[in-house]
Amino acid sequence: MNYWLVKTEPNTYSIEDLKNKREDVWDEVRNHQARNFIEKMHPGDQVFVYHSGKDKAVVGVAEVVSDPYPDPKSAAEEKWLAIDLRYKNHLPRLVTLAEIKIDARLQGFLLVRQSRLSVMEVSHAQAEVLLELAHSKK
DNA sequence: GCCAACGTTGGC
DNA sequence: GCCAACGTTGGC
Repeated sequence: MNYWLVKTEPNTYSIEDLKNKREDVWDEVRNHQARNFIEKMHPGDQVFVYHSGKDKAVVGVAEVVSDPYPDPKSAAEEKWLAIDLRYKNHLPRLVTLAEIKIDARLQGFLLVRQSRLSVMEVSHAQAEVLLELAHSKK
């Protein structure tokens, strides 16, 4: 089982939308590095959901429920990939980008190092820190 | 509203 | 194949 993080702009699509649908396709990712991460996803993998824009925080967790498949919103020859996600839960407390940035244990986190990347892998160590922060009182 | 980072496009 | 111009993302 591996951990990932996906970004979304909540005005366009938020974790509430995913929660209401229960399950949804995560598509329209048009970046090669992000595509390469999607390619490595498997059912059962855990996905942190991050809200960009106003929130700038990790807000919840979803689960991968399909293998990667051709993005239905792209031409077949373009080889973009999509995945199906199922809403799992909101974090007990959201973990802000500001907190992540000042935590020494998260220095190498791609979320900080590559601000424009929309799908990324999260190491088990990083996932542990995120979950610990989410369960701690501020 | 501005700007840094980064990807894409097109002229040469 | 290089690089300037331009567009987009996303933080500040």
